[in-house]
Amino acid sequence: MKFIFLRVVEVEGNDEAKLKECGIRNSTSSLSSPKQISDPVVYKLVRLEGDGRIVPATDDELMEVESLLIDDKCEMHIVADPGQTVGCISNEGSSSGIAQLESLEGLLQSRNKEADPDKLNARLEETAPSLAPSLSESHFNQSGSFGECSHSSDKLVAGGSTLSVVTSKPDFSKLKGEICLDNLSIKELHETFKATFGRETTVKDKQWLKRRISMGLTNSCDVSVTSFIIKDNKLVKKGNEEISNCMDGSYAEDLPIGNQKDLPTSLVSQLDYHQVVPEKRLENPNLDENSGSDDHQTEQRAAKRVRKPTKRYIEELSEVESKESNGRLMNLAKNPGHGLISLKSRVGLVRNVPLGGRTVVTRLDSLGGYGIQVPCVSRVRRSRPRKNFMALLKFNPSGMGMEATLAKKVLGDHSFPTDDGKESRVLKASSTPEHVHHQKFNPSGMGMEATLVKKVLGDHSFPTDDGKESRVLKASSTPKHFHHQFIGVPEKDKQFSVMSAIGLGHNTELKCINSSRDSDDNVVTVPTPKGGIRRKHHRAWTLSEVMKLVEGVSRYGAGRWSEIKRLAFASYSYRTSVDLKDKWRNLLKASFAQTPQDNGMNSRKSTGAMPIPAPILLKVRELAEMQSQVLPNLSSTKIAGSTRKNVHEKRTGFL
DNA sequence: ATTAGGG
DNA sequence: CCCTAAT
Repeated sequence: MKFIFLRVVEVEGNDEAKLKECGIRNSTSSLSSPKQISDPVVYKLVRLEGDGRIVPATDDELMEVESLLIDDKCEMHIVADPGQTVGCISNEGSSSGIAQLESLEGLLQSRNKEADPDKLNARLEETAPSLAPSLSESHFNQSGSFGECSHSSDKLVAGGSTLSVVTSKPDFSKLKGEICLDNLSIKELHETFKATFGRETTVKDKQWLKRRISMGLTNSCDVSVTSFIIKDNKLVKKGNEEISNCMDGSYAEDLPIGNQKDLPTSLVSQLDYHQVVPEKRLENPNLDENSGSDDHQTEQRAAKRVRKPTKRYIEELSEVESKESNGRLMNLAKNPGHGLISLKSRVGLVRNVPLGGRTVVTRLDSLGGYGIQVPCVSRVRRSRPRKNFMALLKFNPSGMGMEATLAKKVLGDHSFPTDDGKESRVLKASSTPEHVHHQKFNPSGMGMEATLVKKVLGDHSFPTDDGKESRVLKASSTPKHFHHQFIGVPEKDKQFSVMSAIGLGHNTELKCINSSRDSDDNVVTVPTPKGGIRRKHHRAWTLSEVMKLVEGVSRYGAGRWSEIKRLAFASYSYRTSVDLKDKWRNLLKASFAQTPQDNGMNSRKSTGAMPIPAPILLKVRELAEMQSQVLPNLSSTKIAGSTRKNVHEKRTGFL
């Protein structure tokens, strides 16, 4: 079984044929794309069939290969012979010449995770004589660089500076508050997974889970304010410089990083060639093929033929991506210099690949740090599509916010926008962010109006979709903030908003929106049977959020919630300062309740609630104690207030 | 406008 | 989470 990482370059017409004729059957040769369009670099894992065909690897295989590449026990080196190029590499299109040789190649000769490294190595040198020379150091830059931050689930931490993928065993100083995913049981991993992604998973592969989790954590963290970092499956605290370095540098696959001659080389092979879209497999990427195949084990047992990733798999990837896109935007704003790079290489993932009349959407997956391209449902916001839209409603001077409110209430608090002509008209007119922006400054006293409405309706039924928005109403937003919101929102959302607005008045549209909302996972509308029609949206705290919170408290001190909100949770539109406070309260409670002696409570406590990893709880307690004891030498005035509080908390916690 | 604390 | 009182 041979696997190859293809470097997917450009999509053109009949690549398949070209590929074959380029001699792909020679498993040890690599091809260089005639047309080299080096951004964004996409790698795709394929399986090399006996007859020379290239078949997209299934995700199972992907996992396998991943573990091969990553597993500590499997240190497979390919001796690099820098400075040499390989004859069999067709370099015709590689404008950059030797130094820029774009193809790096290697083989994976085993499908067994426990493969003996030495044997593997040996086999490689037998079977792949031209392999070693083909590994010029210039490639290693690349192979190293596409293991970006999320890859730190293994070794790669400092982006461009640490390129070792397979070897090097960092000596981890046992830092406080670290999370060692390795020590978690499957069940715990599942819980952590849920905490991280807010969703259950049935996958039972430890490695996969760990990688997913660490990836999710890393990606969802706002690096600029978070000092946690995943390292070798451990969550450790890091200096901020390293983090930003990681985020910024690691994506820069196009940046020359300098020679890495002496670095061990990973068993990654790249093969420049035009993207070959797997025949039938990707044709309908956004439909689940069969709903029962979610079970990971079943999948692995099933024939490993051409199988597209499962729906769940795809969604998870999409989710990670959408999550991280927010943070990345933020990052971009903060570090314009580097941001561009990361944006380029990581955001521009989705590509439309026209093929035989169909359009196939693919994306780069950062699985395990290796870019793998998988088909992807363009995540058309299954959830709460109209965050902006509601904002529009509320800030429209015409007072239609009220109308929408009423309508919504009447319709059972589920129906969305009314078919109010005025509404759609206005919205159509304001289809661009600029317009919207402008409109909300209309001095019509809208905020007051809305507030009144809310009061009238019982102070609970206001249709705000999102806690923040409603608060904004009360507290009259700041212009800057809103502007930022619109900028920060992915294009998709904008469009969706506009579309929704335009679609108003059509029952079909309405239905559509409603269903998409009801089926949504996080907007929980709870129509209280008795008294009123209130609804509640409980957004489960994800692990990364908790981490951020802890981080924020450690930085700014407990009690300075608005600060923490602003600085650490800027990208989370929900989560008000009050939320943070509440959460912290809970955390304190949990930390003090649990820590004393790992009571039976802990194990039995597998309620639906998110299990906060012990390390974090420890950290919480530490902070609580610290901040309650240590006199604030730093900024004297403000911390004093929080000190008092923490003393109190601590006491209650212990007694 | 924010924060603490109760429900 | 929501609300209110107190700063």
